[in-house]
Amino acid sequence: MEIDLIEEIYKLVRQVPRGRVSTYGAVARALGDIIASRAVGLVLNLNPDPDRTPCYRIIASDGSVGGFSRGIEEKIERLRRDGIEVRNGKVMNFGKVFFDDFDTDYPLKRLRKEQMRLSRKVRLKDELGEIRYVAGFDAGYSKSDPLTAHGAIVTIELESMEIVEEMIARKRIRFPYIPTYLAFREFPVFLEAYRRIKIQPDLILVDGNGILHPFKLGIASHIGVSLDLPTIGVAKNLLMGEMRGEDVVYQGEVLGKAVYSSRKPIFVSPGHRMSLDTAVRLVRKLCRYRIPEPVRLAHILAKS
DNA sequence: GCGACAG
DNA sequence: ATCTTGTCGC
Repeated sequence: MEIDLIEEIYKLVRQVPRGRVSTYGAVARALGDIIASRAVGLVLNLNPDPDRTPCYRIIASDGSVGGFSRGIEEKIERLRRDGIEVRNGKVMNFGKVFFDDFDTDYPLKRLRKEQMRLSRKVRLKDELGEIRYVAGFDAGYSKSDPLTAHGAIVTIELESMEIVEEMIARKRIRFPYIPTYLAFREFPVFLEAYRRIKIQPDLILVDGNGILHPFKLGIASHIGVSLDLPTIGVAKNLLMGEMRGEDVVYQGEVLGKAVYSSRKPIFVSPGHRMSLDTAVRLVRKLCRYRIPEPVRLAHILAKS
């Protein structure tokens, strides 16, 4: 069963008693990683039942009330009805009413361990047969329905660069975007689309990173190891690491390379069954524009 | 207010 | 990621 982190967040929020408040960061720590604090806010913004899940009791860590989809005034009013005093947008006696005693099994820590386990299976020597079909994967979302992911796979023939197959899948999202946990959000919809394609790709390019990840398991590696297929990660922005010329270095290791197929670079890292140099060579070959064709076409399809 | 961390 | 017409420049 896939993890429903959105429900985990609501369950934590329901633990905050009347007359107490907690913070986005405290809920994130109870999930297992402070990096999820912004995601907590975004999920609470989508709270379908504010009467059952008192998200107004979650405020910013500086004691200011933070946002509320029905207006900040309504949030302050609800806090006052709980007996919380608010002055100038700040909760009074914040230290006294702050709740942090969550009952939790730290789901994100479990997922982090899963990443570490899978990262040991990543192989970075070239294990490619003849490459004829190259697939690209990307996911898209819409503001009007942010809880549905549209996963697109477009497969092209490398030699002709012609599209040979397109597939789109839709799936309910139960995991917010959290930096370094992207695969837990998008892998399910990838799999949904992948299961339906008829032409077996020899290589998959993924919108996101490969080993250019704090635990060397970005979404491209996650997909590669899970399917034992050659994969490459292609990111439009840098997640981590520092530039040394065109190398992206993290903790003394070159994990990725900036590829300048246009003015603004993309950041390429091997996902699985591939060396960095081979990943870069293949990406260059696939670039008609800034983004390599299979990913660019998948991006367009995911938005349609 | 700034900085900022794939999508 | 999403909200988004037309316009300018290479």
